[in-house]
Amino acid sequence: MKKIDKNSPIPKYYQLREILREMIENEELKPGEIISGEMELCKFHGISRMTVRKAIQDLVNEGMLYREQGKGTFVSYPKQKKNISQLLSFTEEMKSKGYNVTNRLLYFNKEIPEKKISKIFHMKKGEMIYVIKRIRFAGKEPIALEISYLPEKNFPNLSREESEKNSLYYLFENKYGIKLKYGTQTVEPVILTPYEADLFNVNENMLGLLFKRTTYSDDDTIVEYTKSIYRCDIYKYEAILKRKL
Amino acid sequence: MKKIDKNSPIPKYYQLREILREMIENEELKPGEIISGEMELCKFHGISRMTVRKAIQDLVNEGMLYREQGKGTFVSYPKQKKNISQLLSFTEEMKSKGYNVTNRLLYFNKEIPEKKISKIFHMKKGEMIYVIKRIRFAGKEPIALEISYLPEKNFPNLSREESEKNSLYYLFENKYGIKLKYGTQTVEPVILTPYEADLFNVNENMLGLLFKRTTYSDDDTIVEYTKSIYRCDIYKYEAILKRKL
DNA sequence: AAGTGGTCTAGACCACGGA
DNA sequence: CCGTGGTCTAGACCACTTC
Repeated sequence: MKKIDKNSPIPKYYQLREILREMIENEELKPGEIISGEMELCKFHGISRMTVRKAIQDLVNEGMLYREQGKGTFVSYPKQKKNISQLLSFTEEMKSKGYNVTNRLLYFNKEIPEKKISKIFHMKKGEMIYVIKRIRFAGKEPIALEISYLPEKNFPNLSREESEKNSLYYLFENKYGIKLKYGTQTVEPVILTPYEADLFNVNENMLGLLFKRTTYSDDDTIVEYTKSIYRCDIYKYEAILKRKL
Repeated sequence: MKKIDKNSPIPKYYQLREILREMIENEELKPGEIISGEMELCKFHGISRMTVRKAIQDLVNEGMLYREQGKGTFVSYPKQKKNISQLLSFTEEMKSKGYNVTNRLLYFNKEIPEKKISKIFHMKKGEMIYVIKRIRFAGKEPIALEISYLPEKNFPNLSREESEKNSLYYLFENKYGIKLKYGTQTVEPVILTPYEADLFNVNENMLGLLFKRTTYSDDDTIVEYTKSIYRCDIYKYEAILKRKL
């Protein structure tokens, strides 16, 4: 096991958490396997028990580990390890499932928002919005058609190229320094329009799922509103739900 | 504010957490409002800071509170307070939205499972399964049609009456002492059959959402498998997604 | 009896935000 | 500057599981 760096400005519990996370993801620690006891980790890294517990507790909350009193701490089985309804971008979600993500940009424009959109963002008159329409591929298969709305004031000089190449979440968090906090999402069934069916190369009258997502940043402002239509013959929407405390 | 009982066998952090939770639910603490600082709570209850932090941290993880460094700890707005993808029964979910829940039992039988079902539960030959079909109402509106499968061995002597009156989750946790841990759920769009449309009093060819849920107990055995068809003209499926750590 | 995780104490120093 | 939360230490006792 890697050792934590005591001189690093990165918190010790954070370092230990990421070391453990990496070991689980690399299967150095296998599902169902017991991990070192708390005292052992204390001695090995030369840190106190509360710090070790904080690292472990974080991973338990995420669903990567589970604890049994008197027995020990164990690695969760894959089913439970997956996103307990984490806010993930399309790119992140598909990568976590092992797909390579590409996009085809259909539309990119800075425009005056429709009423419905300006209401969602609480926009003032004269403020503009970016509208980005993309087909999203996992491997070679088109999976979803997405329309994203981004207020101009949050994204000065957003370029066509950036929005095509990168995950928007990547841009938010890296180029624009926006910390994402949470999102709300609704799901509705729809019948694919001939246009959509054609984009997906499926028969007309196929069904799809329409997701509407609003994403909020750390300071509770709305960063993005996205409507996505997913085909449901090859994409399955799955959620993992945890029982209350 | 209530004081914690130092002589109680209930952990102090647990008592404090439930006191705070109650104050938030009763709106003694309102959304956006700041709560007492950590030191203040320490002195008031005569407990140490780590204990106070544990109580607060639990509520932050649930989404009831949020913290801002240097400022304080605040009550979340309702949107964020709601189920961060918690595993809730139909009854619990609808009650949390303020509806009164009733059921109409359409079918109740102990039978030999279909192959598909016996595979899901890893059942041996000869084991039987309860099949329960119910229409579920929120107020006076029929919202969903549910078929639940429960292995007989986990639920000896389950009666028709029980399954009609109670939430199944209530039976699991109270009558049968089964601790629910988590569930996995998939969502698919469907076209309502004439039979379903009739039950819901809607036009034919309306769309609906099909949820398939598998619920697991503390010891990772499968407690229940349920297929639910929700009408989507009045029911909206909404999820709240938290960004990773 | 030894080892595990669960709870708890009483301190400490730090980074951040607001007056 | 002071109060906030964020991190961290070095102990302690307990309940539970395994041997």
